[in-house]
Amino acid sequence: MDRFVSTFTNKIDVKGRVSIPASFRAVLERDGYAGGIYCYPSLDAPALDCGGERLAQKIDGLLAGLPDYSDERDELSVALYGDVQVLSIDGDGRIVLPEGLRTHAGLDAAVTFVGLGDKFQMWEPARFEQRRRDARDKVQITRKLFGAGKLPVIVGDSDGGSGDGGARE
Amino acid sequence: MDRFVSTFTNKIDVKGRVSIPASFRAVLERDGYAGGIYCYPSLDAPALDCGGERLAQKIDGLLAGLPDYSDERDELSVALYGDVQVLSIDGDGRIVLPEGLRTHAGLDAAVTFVGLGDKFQMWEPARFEQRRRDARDKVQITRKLFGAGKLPVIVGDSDGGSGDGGARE
DNA sequence: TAATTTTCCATTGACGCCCACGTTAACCCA
DNA sequence: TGGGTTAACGTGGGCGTCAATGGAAAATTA
Repeated sequence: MDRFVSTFTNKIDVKGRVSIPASFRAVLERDGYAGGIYCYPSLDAPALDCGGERLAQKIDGLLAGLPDYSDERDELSVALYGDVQVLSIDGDGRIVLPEGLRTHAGLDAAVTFVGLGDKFQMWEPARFEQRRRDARDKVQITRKLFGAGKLPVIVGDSDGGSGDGGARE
Repeated sequence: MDRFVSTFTNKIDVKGRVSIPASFRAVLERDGYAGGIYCYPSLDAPALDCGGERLAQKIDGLLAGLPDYSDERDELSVALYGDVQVLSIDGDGRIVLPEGLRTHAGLDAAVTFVGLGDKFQMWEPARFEQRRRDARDKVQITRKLFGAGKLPVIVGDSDGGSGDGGARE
């Protein structure tokens, strides 16, 4: 497994810690784990985008194309790096959420982790439910476009048939 | 870690001292620490650009590309070197901000350190907030770069019907 | 000597690290 | 196939270390 898939919901404890789903951690480690995850506010949603080295390199890659010390680069750098925080993962696979990020996503008592392939998002559970409901409609459209009924996405889930799969964490 | 990443905010005390974030210090040491950091007013922002040896060499590299004694080179030299200060780091990882630099960046009670890869910037916290908001408004640009905004996302929910998966609690 | 800067020391609060518990899912064997 | 066992994960809490900060002492300059 080398992609973030499925969704999980974990609690935030009194110290502000949250466990990262074990399967996500596995992906991060294979991704060249450098001691922490990269995390920034999602641009179009009350959520946080997170990823490992691959995500960081993506950002660097964007800047690499621009000449050093150009105004353009400086501006873009701030835009891209400015929001990014590196959250270190402790021995038990947990991170602590800084105040700024928490408020952006409205995180309070729990976090829903949503796998998005090469990155994942962190949502306030209720908001994610809402969002998912809204999206259900759009799925119909997507399905039509891809050809009916397959929902290909799911493929990555290894325990496929076992009844209802999903959270086998 | 060998690059400046993440953002931190530290206080300026009555003597004008500020702690440099520990992780930045670690980068500086690896970068061939020469007793101080290079620091100069950002050309296009009310902030300060800072870095270690690597930054200094990069500046040299830019000048090397220009013919000696050309007007262009002289101008650039002044622009780049003219305002550069070398700030020494004390035993506790702190620097003292000279008056000139402080006024350029409007630094008063606290400093926000913004990691930009091979250098970092120092901002007055409120101004940086402002800047970040502005950058966020240019969503189209950033979105295009990150490839966000598609929202195929939700489809990935593998446990289809089974309640909502995850949250075993 | 007065003023300013630099070095050294003390405090405290956050963070990383460790362990212990309960629950759940996977595994094994009858 | 079902029940018992085992391992893995999420969760809570305690403790030690280190970074950030404030202040005092020493040193440098005017």
